[in-house]
Amino acid sequence: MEQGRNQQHPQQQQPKPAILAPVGEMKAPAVAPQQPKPPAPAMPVPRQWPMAIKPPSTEAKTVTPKKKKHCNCRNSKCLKMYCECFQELQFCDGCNCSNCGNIVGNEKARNEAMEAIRQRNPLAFQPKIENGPSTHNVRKDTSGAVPLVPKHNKGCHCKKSGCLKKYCECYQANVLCSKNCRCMDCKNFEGSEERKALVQGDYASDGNKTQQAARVAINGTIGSSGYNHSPVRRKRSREDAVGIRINSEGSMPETQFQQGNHADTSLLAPYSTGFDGHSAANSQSKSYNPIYRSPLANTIHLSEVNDLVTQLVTVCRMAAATIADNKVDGTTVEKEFHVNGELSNGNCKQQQLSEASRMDILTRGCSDPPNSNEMDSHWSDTAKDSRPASPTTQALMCDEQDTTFGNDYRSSYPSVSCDQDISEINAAQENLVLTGLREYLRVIITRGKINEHKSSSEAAMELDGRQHGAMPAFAPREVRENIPSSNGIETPGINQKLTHDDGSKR
DNA sequence: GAGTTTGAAACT
DNA sequence: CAGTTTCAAACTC
Repeated sequence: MEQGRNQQHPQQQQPKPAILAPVGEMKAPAVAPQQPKPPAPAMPVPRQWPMAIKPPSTEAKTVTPKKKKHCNCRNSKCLKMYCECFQELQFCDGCNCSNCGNIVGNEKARNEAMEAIRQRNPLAFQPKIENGPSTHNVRKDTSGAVPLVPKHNKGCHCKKSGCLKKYCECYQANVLCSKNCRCMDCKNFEGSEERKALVQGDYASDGNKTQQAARVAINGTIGSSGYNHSPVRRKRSREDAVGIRINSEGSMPETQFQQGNHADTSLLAPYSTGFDGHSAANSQSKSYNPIYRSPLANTIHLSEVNDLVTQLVTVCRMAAATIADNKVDGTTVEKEFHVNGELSNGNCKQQQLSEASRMDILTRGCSDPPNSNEMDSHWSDTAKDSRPASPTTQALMCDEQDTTFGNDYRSSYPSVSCDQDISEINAAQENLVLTGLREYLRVIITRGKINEHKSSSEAAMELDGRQHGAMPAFAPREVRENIPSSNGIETPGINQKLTHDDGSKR
């Protein structure tokens, strides 16, 4: 009867080190049961922490490194991968599991279970965290070789945790998310502010602070990206209460450009700038750390997005004005068009508000993005779900809410009343907007390719044993970013708009 | 400590 | 391969 609840009677046992299963069986067919061995320098190193990388959990901070985990399995008999002990090829020992089959003396069933799992996935028992060929995972200093950063073999698939909670296997193993991951809203990359905040929280050695930091890092920054619109919405009683909040900076969440697009951790992003192009660059100037970033990192900037939005709206209006100009007496149109804020039509007013806000963004630049409240107030009357959206989304919303720009102009320019004219205007607007958007997307794609290529080649170069200076020999930004235009991609309008105050194209 | 949330594993 | 269910750990209250 008392098959469950730890036949080991843990209470009566001295705490023992984890009992590791025969290690040599990793790829071999299940062999005859062996006596459990004392802890060996086994292959499956459970939850190993890369050298010099700080374990995220408070537990790991205060506990002897070899402390075994104690599972609490109830239904799996500890013979499935759900069980951490089993997963790590350890026998349960001192666990609180029920009906445990992962015990000495039950090797037959255990091996059968392992075999079944191996049949499904031969690599199932492979250590999840794979270190690079070098045993030294951390760059010693700026002159070191490219660190072979440990990474998760399978990668995580996190959706909500931002990969900053222990739900995330990568985070739990204290490795950065890599290209193996298919996570959403990932914030577990080098240079991530949220991750930094968490690390600092850990250093504060204050559990509450750590948790608070995690909450802030995750909740405060999960933007209107991926998950929010993901069709994969699991039923959650309080799902909506969680609310997806916009990044407090009101910027488009950078992770929008990272989802499903992880770069290899072992690659070094030339510039670790985040979306805003500030933070990570600063951090890198202090220490040259291994960086995993999307090839598009540092490619799309807030100001560019704002530029694009403004550009599209402007193009739209100009198209309408031009066409109307051709049809009607142009003077009225021009006049009306320049009376900013005078148009009384509701939709138009809304649009102008939006545009005014965007212009505001532009004038402030990315260093001072509008906060979400500000943005909310501007769009609050139309944002019925009160969920803030990225500037791009807002631009699209603006477009949709207007139904047709033509309607605006129908009222603004009474003389343009013919439906045919309106649809002409709409068609022209649509054409221009889509063209502009297409060009912009082309630029982004090209940049991504270039950055990716550059990253990999640079990483390869570094691997060849290079480095003299404290900083990597990455090409100057200007050089790197001039490439798109020299690549035969002509994006006159948008490209122009993508030129920044400092004159550098990004 | 109970209940909820989360994501891996298992299943279909 | 994608969607769903099961499971146990992590997390919240």
